[in-house]
Amino acid sequence: MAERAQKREEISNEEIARILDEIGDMLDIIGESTFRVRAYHKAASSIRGLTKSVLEVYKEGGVKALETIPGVGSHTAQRIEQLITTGRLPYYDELKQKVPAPLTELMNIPGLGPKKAKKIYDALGIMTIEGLTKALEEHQLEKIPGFGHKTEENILRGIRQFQKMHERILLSDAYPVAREIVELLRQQPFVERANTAGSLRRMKETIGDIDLLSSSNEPSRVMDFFISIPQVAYVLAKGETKSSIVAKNGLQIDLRVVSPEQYGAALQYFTGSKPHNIHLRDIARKRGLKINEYGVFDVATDKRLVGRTEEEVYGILGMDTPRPAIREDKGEIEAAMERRLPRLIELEDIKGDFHVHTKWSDGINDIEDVVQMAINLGYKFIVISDHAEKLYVAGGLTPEEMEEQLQLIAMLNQKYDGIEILSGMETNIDNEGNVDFGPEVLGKLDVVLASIHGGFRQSKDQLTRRMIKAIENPYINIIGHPTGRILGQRPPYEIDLRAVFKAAAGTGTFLELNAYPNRLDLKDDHLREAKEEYGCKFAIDTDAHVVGHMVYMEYGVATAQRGWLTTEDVLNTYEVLEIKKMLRQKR
DNA sequence: GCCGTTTTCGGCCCGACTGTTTTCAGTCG
Repeated sequence: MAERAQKREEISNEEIARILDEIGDMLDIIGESTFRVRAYHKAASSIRGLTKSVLEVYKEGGVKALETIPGVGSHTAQRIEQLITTGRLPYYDELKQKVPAPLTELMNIPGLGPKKAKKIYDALGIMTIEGLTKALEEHQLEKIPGFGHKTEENILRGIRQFQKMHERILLSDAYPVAREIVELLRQQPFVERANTAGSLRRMKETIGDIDLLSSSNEPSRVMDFFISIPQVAYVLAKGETKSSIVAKNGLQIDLRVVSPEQYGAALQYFTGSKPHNIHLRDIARKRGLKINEYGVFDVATDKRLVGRTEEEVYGILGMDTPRPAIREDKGEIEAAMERRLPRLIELEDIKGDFHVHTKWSDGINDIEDVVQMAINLGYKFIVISDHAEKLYVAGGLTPEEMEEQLQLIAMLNQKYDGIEILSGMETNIDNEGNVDFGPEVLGKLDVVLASIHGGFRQSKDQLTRRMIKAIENPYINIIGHPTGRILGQRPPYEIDLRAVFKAAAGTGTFLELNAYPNRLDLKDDHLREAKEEYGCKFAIDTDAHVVGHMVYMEYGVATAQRGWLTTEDVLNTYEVLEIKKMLRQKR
């Protein structure tokens, strides 16, 4: 009889972080010290932000190495060791005896924290959202001391919001709404300044809610105005200086108003991220300073020192001001202290787009429409890169059609000055790692992309081998959307990204940063790892199928900033001659 | 539970809003 394999799945950083978070929540529910609770959540968040795998850290240096992870001390290090070596954590199991596991889920409902969750459980034995909904309908909660009918209403609304907002929305869905409201605010005579803040200003790929900030000497007028704008579905809270609404599209929007001399401190504070701010305040505290949304204060005298601009706030701590996109407490604070922040790539640095489809395959527009749009965007070059033959569903080009397209491109290059139209193609990496055409066809093109469009369920080994074979093909310049993820729809395919990074760097193959808002692939953390650990280079592409989508380059650049990329790392920022030279080097 | 340019003990980011209170706890960001 065959022994059942005892092979254990290797534990991921996310799993470790989730368990630590859950321990924190359970400790919170049973009323443990908030500092102990916070310590677990802090360790979890630190592990989530790690680019290296915790397992690897442990293999290299044991418990001692685990303790070098910020926020992880000797206790947590030992617990992580137990998890890694035995796959179990007795401490976690003991806690689950005391706190029913689903109770921590209730804490995900806005307005419900550990204390109320515990009271509800103790009084009514409820630990699921379904049970809670039922109890609310029967007005059971009002019987609990400290609970009124207002609380019932709020929890019910919290449940609805939780169910609706469970999935975060795409940056590209939130950004235009936020910009619109900021513009509206700026037009009001009683508003001095207004800006986006929070994860939106940091340009995260998905957004939970929209944070806005304004400065004014008449805060109550701003509040009155805000809750009456046409976008409001209902008002969650309205105060003197802070209000929250739910917009008609279901997004929660928070607006805070401060006085003009507080604006910089407030903008810094509300931009976050939370770990970034906590780290910053810790530094301030050690210097006898206190930071809040109103300014930086001397603790000894309680005198307000600065606050009008963000630069003042960072400056008084002896730091340069990090771009919002990298304020995640992943080393930017140390870099800002040592004045070695990188000069991140900007939208203005982009000279063209490598991945655009036309009606020759599955796009909507003519090549000339694309060229016009590229000119409008101020580009120096544009690559026409339709699908190739084997991707039948997308109407891929045959070699004959490609010849025809090459002639048209040559003609258009005669017609247009100031922009160069490069010939390209997005080939398909088949199940064996081969692409549509051989050197006799691909050799005629300026740029060749290769992407995986199917066979996602192959094993990790197979997928990795496929992609590496394409990378080793001397005619392939760019690997399109390397992980294949589609936000909210499809997880990334299982692939050994580190092997891919290594192969790409070794062969001079560029990795795509697909700027399409539901892809953003490679994502921020991957970009940074590929760059810093492997020396990879990248191409930012919109993958537009309509010319209107070519403006999504903005989201690609924002993601590149989040990955700490500079112009040197990104092919789009070079002069056309230089680009052609770099592309030919591989052949 | 973590951590050290005031500390190996005694601190730990900080303030707004809500609701059920009569001076404050809970929650959020």
